[in-house]
Amino acid sequence: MTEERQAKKREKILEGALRAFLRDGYAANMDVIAAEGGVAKQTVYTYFKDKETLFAALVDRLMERFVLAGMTAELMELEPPAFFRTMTQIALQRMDDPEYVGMIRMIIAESGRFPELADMYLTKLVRPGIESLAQYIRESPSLNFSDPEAVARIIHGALVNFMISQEILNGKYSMPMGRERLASSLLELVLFAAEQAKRAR
Amino acid sequence: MTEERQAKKREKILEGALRAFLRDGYAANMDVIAAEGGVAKQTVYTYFKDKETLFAALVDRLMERFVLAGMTAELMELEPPAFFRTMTQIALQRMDDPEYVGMIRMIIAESGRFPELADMYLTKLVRPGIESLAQYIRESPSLNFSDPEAVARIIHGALVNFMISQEILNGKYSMPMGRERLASSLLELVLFAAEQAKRAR
DNA sequence: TGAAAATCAGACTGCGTAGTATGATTATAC
DNA sequence: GTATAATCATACTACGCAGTCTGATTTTCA
Repeated sequence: MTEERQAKKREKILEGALRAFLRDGYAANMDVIAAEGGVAKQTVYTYFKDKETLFAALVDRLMERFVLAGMTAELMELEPPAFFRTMTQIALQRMDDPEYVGMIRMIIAESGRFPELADMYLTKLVRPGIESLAQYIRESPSLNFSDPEAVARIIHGALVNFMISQEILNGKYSMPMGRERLASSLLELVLFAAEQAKRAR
Repeated sequence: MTEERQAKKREKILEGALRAFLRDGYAANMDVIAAEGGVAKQTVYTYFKDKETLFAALVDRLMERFVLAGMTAELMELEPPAFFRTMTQIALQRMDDPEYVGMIRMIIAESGRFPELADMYLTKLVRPGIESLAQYIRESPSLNFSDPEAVARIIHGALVNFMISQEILNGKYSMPMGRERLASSLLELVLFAAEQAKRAR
């Protein structure tokens, strides 16, 4: 049997799991997962030991997909205004991806049952993002904040929480706010503060 | 039968529910909930129609507890440095309350199954907090940001997300950062930016 | 004290579902 | 073209759990 064939089956299973878990969380039904993947239930169990393993594999794979979508080299070379504008826009665009949003919800929801996933999320996605951001701040002559990493966390937190309240908690209906408003104010906050920090030296 | 007696029973049930739901999420077992409350299972069902009702009642009550713990009048009268320092500290102190942290996790986790709870959280806790903050910014002569509400959301988001990553996702172990660092940088960011904004006029 | 209401313990029902077993069907490879 | 391995459909097992029922015990209050 071809490895390729195995890979295809595995892929179909994960596709079914993706849809079901995204819709129903960890409570998703294994029969349904198999059906959505167009695959026999038994086959699911030949590729994955049990539900936990499948869930972990799925979230893992989902995270992998978003690892690269971070800080590129060319981004890091922009001047602060363009850099923050671009970075913010990229971060906020993720709000439109139901798979990204669903992944975040699942990680938070199951952080009790699957602490390794929460850990992986922080290690693979959050930390690198914050570190790149902090590094950019640190190395920008025009931005001299006293604690670049803390500033990076503030920026990151503001963006992530905006997504959580707007998309996960449905704030886009009950307390909507355009992304541009958030983005502009964030830009204003950071650049003005940087300007003043420079002056204060 | 005394109303008071009913109230006591109801209270015991909710105490059991609190512990069980906080530990196991909505997956908590009704037998266990009754046992933890020191109450017969049947009694639970005389006070609450079903599990959903009980869960909603519990989260509702939990939110009620944190509604008042917001912006007090005297806080609003402080000058910006003291105001932000105090406000930030109050917000970050909630991280030490497992009931607060657990409530947030449950609301996010069950926002699919219980959208009304997510809505209530935004309406009763988040919006008032952001509005008070925005109002303070708007009415402070020394703070003239172009969009006070957006700035309020940024500050609020940074604080909430710090709690989520540190406490819910266990970042306090894998990527720890002291609250004072976050608080100081937030203060620096806001005050410096405000200073510059004033100058820019 | 005694009748009515509330609570109790615990058994029971019904259902959903994770995981397994089976025997038939299809694809792979030599 | 045949043997081998993979996949399929489906039935079955075992178990956990929400919600109900019952009959005994306790509390309330007149």
